[in-house]
Amino acid sequence: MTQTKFKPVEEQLAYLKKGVAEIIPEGELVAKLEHSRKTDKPLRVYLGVDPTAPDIHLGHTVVLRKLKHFQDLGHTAIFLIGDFSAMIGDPTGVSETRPPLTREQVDANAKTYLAQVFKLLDPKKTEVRYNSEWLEKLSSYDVVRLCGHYRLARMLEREDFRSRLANNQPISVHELLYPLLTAYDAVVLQSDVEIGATEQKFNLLVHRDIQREYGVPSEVALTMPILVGLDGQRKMSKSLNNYVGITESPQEMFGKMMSIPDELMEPYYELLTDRTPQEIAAIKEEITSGRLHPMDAKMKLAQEVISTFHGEEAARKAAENFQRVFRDRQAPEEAPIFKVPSGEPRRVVSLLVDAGAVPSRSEAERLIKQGGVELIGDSSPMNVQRSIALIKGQSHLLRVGKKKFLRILVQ
RNA sequence: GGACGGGUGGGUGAGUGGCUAAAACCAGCAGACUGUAAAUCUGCCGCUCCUUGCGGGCUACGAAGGUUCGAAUCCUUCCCCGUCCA
Repeated sequence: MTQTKFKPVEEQLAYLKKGVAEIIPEGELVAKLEHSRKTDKPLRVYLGVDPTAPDIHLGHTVVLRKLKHFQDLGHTAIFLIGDFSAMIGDPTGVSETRPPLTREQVDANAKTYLAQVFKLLDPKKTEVRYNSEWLEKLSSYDVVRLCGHYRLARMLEREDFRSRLANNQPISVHELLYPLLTAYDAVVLQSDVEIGATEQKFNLLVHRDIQREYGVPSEVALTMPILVGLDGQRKMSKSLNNYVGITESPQEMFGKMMSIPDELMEPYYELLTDRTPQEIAAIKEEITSGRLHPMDAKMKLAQEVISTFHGEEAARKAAENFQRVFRDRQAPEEAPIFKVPSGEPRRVVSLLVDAGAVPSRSEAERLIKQGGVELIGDSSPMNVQRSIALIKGQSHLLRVGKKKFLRILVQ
């Protein structure tokens, strides 16, 4: 037996299989792992992400974490930025054509992505590629040839297209090209494994087919479940505003994590923490038997997730702050500060608007009328006409709605 | 190219001349209840002004014009989407 840096295949497999939805086909992954171990060569594993928004959220980290698992085992992690494909737009899961992104937007997003991605992946061991590198160079002839490798009927099999077709909704021709062009990524990268969310399954399968057409060994498609958002219903996404961004402050993250429905704890533990399946089962059991309060389990979850991005110390502080504010009903230690010059008393309404705590005056009035605004430490009734005296050096703490606080600092 | 149908608030979608800032539902927000969970109930849900009132003004039903005392609703032109035929 030759010396190898790779762990036994069964061990790797067990580690890699945690949380996955599907491995297509699993037998091929085993074969690739065996071959890699025998030849002492790492597998090339990639994750392609289109930089369509400037920030990534916990939903994106599910697949990133899986890529990291491969990296942990010594395989080559390739993070592919779909800077070219983002300008086409992935039709997956959308019921309408996406508005195309400009080069500038894509570049700006790509930049912020990387910084965030390296909160999880080891930058030294990650190969970062951009698909404009090769997609931009394809000639029309190359593209036509690529299209010649796939059939329309198969393309229209996918759910997004089928339903749009059935509902008389538009489908642009360029959308059909998306899976084909990203398949070319897989051809160029000569990948052994590609990671994607379950909704990417169709794309991943096309990638396998096209690789074969181009005489490159087919990759294994590994899909991860979609992370359900904070509402407990729909997938986590920024546009649905049910997300936790990984650049958010520990406090914000904590508040959001605590607002998930209990049923989400299990999938969150599974997909967002390094807990083993056994540990997760144990936690679940403790809750059902009543030994562990669901809220405590949730706090523990929140703390673990936050410490991956902000460190343990910050996560602990966020937990303390949460307890202080919401369990003990005390003022938070920190709140966004809004500085105002001293002078004549000003309406609470206008202070809220100027501080950016609410989007409009109407909104501010509405909040106040509904009892959503409170001047901490002052029991006199709050109303729309209420003003605050602005005396130099004083500060006032306002509760604005359920979760927000605002400190007014008079200068 | 021809025939037909359609474009309404964040979303779905009603509304065919005034009672419509526009039904209903979803999403969102606030209050009650709680574990800041979920569920439930109640209220709000274009912007703005003030004397905060079932108050005034402005903006809004693809775009621009027009008819009318009055238009999301009628007319004209244009733009966009879909279906069928070629």
